[in-house]
Amino acid sequence: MTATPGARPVRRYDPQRADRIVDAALDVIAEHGVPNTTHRLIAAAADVPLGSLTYHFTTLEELRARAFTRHAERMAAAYEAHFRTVRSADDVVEAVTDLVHGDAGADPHDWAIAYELYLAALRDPALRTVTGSWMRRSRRVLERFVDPTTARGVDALVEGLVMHKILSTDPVSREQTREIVARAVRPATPPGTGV
Amino acid sequence: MTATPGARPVRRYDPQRADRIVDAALDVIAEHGVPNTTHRLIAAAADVPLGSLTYHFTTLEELRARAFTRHAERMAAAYEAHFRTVRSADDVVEAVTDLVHGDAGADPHDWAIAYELYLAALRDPALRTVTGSWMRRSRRVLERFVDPTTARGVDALVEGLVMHKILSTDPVSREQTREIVARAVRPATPPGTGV
DNA sequence: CAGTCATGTGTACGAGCGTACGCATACCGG
DNA sequence: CCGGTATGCGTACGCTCGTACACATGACTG
Repeated sequence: MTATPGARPVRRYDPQRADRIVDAALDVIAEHGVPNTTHRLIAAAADVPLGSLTYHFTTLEELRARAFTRHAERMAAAYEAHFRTVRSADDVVEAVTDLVHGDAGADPHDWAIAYELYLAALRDPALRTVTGSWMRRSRRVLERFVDPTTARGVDALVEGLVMHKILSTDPVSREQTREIVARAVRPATPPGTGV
Repeated sequence: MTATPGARPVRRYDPQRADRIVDAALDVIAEHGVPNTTHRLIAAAADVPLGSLTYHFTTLEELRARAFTRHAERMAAAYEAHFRTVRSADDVVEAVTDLVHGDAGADPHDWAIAYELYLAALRDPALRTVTGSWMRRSRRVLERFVDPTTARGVDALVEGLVMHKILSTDPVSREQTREIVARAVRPATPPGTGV
């Protein structure tokens, strides 16, 4: 009977601990923001002792980077999955509208982390590669349905709409969003077409 | 001979000091980000002693809020000024393109502060009023030329385009931006018009 | 089944932080 | 001309942070 006292089960052997710590770090970033993301808060969130963090990750900066990388990976995967059922350019409008209004698997929690990442990447070139590959992936998805320039525009539009949605006091209706998106998706005036 | 030593001119009587501190705070936020914006850094940037900050601003949080408020005010004013010469909806496309590509008085420095503000506002409702009134002002400017829904879309688009422009490794060309903006500005398919 | 060593844990330390506060200074109303 | 007081200044305090490190433990190899 080695596990007698009600104190602690002596949590030894925890192979996925590093993973759990990374997820906990994401939770803390989402809830408290990068400035308040400390070793101690993360440790509490992951329910591991403080020393465990410095054991698995040499520095806090490294841990943050891993967390952001994982989040970007997940977001990109969700993005791709969301567009897997889309067939025509018309469906794109609806799919993008879903995206903005949180009906595609990404909630405010996720977007908060995303914006924390953006801001961090503004000053850390290493993180720039993370945001870069994420943006490239999402653009590539859109390019299956629309031309590259339109893809860029729609991608940026989503970013802006979500940000405004989160910050705005008077929110945009789904109807409005659909109309805005439709305008962006509609192909450019093709030089020789029409007349 | 009271001002003998070459050490310091005994900088007494500095009526605009509070103002200067706020501007210094903005510089520090832009360069180092909110997490690293400390009393000591700001004091050094403003070339005032540390104690001067706590004298003029009871708390660091208050100083940050004042700085953000001033910045939002300036950005909104610049926005309005930039559109003062615009006459038709066609000019809007060019004006917005200028905005995105930094030819309208707002440089990466300014945008960095803006995004710091956005993120801070995400967690501080008090700052939400600052971002809210800023967004409202910019939208109202656009509404002089386009319908409200379009204004919302363009406003969000600018946000997203600038962010992508700052973070992206392969930048968007001015040409591309103009095309994207043009698509957003073009009025929606009017349901009952034309016939 | 015994020894090794990767893994897990608690504590301590130096640095930098926000803020408080006592003293110095010069402007200003009388 | 002189005191009162708003303003300017330097320093110190308590706290939290990231990180280091000595010790404990149990899974795995041979």
